Amino acid sequence: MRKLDPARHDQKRQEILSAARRCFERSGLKGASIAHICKEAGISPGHLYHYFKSKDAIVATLSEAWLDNISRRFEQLPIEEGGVVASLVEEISQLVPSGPNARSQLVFEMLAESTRNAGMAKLVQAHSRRLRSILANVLRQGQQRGAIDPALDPETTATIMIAMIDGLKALPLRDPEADRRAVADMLQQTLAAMLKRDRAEKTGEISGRRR
Amino acid sequence: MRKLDPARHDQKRQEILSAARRCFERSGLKGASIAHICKEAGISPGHLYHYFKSKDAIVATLSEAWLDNISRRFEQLPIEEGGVVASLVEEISQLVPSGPNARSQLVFEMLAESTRNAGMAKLVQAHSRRLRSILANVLRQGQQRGAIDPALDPETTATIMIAMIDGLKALPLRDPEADRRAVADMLQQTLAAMLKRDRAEKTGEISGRRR
Amino acid sequence: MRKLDPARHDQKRQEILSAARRCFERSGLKGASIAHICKEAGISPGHLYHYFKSKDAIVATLSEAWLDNISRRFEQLPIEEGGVVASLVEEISQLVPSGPNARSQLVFEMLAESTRNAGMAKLVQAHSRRLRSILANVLRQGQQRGAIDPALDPETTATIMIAMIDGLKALPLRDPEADRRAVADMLQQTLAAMLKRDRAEKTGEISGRRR
Amino acid sequence: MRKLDPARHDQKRQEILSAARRCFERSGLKGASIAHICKEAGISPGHLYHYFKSKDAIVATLSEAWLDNISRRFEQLPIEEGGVVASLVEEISQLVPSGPNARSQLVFEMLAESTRNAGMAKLVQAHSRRLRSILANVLRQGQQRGAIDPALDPETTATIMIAMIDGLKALPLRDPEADRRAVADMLQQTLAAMLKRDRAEKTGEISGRRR
DNA sequence: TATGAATGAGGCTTCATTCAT
DNA sequence: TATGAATGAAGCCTCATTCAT
Repeated sequence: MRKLDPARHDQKRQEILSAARRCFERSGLKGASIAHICKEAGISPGHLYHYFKSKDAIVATLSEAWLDNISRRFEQLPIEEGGVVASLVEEISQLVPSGPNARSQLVFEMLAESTRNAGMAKLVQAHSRRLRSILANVLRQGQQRGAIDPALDPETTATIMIAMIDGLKALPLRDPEADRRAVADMLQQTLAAMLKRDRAEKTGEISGRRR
Repeated sequence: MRKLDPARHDQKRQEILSAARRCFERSGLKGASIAHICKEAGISPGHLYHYFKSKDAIVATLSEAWLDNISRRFEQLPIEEGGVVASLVEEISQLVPSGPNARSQLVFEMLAESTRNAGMAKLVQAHSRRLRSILANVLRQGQQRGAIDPALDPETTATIMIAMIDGLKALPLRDPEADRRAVADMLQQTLAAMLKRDRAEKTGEISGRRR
Repeated sequence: MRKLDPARHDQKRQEILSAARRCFERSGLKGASIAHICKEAGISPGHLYHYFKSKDAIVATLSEAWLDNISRRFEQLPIEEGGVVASLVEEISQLVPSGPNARSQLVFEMLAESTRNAGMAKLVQAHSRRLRSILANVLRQGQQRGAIDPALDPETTATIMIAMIDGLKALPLRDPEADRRAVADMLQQTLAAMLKRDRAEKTGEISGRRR
Repeated sequence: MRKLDPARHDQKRQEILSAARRCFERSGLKGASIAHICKEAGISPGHLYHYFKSKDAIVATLSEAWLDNISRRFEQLPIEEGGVVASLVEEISQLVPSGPNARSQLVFEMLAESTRNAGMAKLVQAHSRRLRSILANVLRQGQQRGAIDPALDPETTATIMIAMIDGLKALPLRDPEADRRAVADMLQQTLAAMLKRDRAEKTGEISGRRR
């Protein structure tokens, strides 16, 4: 009965979430147990349920925070004059994970979980919409500035960029020894080529255009 | 009376694998229990262990078969005159999954599992090497025929293509309503642009070149 | 509200151990299941694991306590003037078990288990060393007082005494109808003769002497 | 439908028993499974049940054979003139086991099992009676020849000797590093002193005498 | 005689969650 | 707010045994 300080409550929540994240990264969404999380957080199992009503709630909260964080990074993309392509490309390139990145695997688990868990599906799809919207906006602004091929459909292009981002997360799992520098460089080129103004003139593409 | 048909044994194994696959697709690698699989296969829990020594063995066998199947599809790519790019591009485009494709999610679970399970890691990495090698070979042949930019490093290019393949699997989970046709078309263009012979002349790329 | 009595925890542990002991005595180390123990202790299977991390841990704890108890009994042997032989002999005689002594059988199971279980082997051997050391000390003091043949090697003699103790535990299993009184009496004589001061003069023994 | 040769049948039985013995020595009476035994014997589980109606039957048969073998060894004790004591003592001394004698542990398991298993109890007790009878007979003959103290009760003496035999089997489990030579020597002396003709004159024993 | 497919109960252990304090 | 006692279902796996061939 010390303090009912709501700020304190929130801080504890964050601590638990942080412990949970470490556990999930270590053992997976199903592999990490409430007991593990409690030990990591230094609290008792009973106490944890004062902050979260179920394990699923923890997973959901954490997933939301995680996805939100990704979105925010793209939201803060500088869209300066002439640099739209460059900064976008740069941002994606930096995603080429370094090391047996424990964080990326969680996204794969979220994606898989979204197949069976309606709540997770909602979360994942909302995030995807938001992310696509952010990227599409950046693309649109680039098109207005003439830096990006105006024939591209921003939504479709954004969708493909997201696919690339996802796929790159598998890289360190598929090939821990990969030359990430080479991949990053080539990725930059590919993206640049894809977005490039004059690309349209060179290929007789049929679709992917603004509808 | 002697040999009770070793083929019979193998067939039962396949039946169990098939049942397991359905369960895994439905509930995930961890979510599907031995009991579920046995019920689906119509056998008793004890009996399953005449065919597989552990759940992990089932997962491994299934994963291997699954990954092997993917590799084989790419191995059989027709590399006819002038169609290297086209057939490769076509093949990848067809991967854009249709419907809440339960199969793709398993790949994500395998990737995540490979973080914690040495056996799975070995499997995933071997598959990745093989797939990259197959794709790189196709690319090399295309380069010899002059259909593909000779400045591209086949291995790096293959790595990026695999990332795209992976990323596309997330598409129906991220956006079940996506216009797959549009995505497939744009993807084709992007790939074509990436591989195109004269691409190099147009962009001042720095790396990703043949080492 | 803080500490919910660590003594309470310990008491419960003891209760569980006690229930486990009864089960082991009834059904043997392997024959008694966790379910049996839980039922006997009046707790749920899951709860048992708050107190012991495995069945083996229960067995080990119980074995240790059991062996420890035996050692302590010998440690407390009164070594008064002139009574060394008598009290030692008396103590051993009392070991001739009475009734289908369920406790003794457990020692046999521990001994057998020590063949396959490294932890049990360690326990058994440590106990044996301790017990031998205790007995050897008593013997040495007896030798200093002139009550025990100084030519005897205390360690070897102790080893043989332990063998006798072990062997006597089999008596009620081998012959539930045995005249224990007669056996105890004769045992006393045999031990007395073995330890007796002037024994050496009567037999042309070759070894077993102080090294 | 080849041969119903009963000799062949018996040989197979022996092979299975032999395999079972190895398994039991390795893993214990409960630890060794029918599957293990079948693998060791190179036969199928179903086939085993043509030779033995249950695992218990195998255990019983094996135990009987084992105990029988011990009895036979003592039955064949040479009772030559003047050597009764010597040969008896020698025989027992040789029992001091050498090495982590896997065989002895089984006797302990049989003894423990006899507490819960009526069949085993019968077996063990019958064996004990027989062994005691054999030893008592040897002792009686020694008494007739004047080599053994006539005041000793042969049955009680035999009982104590059996206890010693049992106890010695624990020696290598209790102390794998023990100096077996010293133990054997001292044991010889102790037994000799116990049986010796003139022993009675030296100690004022009260019991253990012929009733 | 011989196989190995098949069973289902039961082994130990872990789990998410609730409750009394 | 905080603990940890307590639950019981469910997890994976092994077992002795039986049956069809």
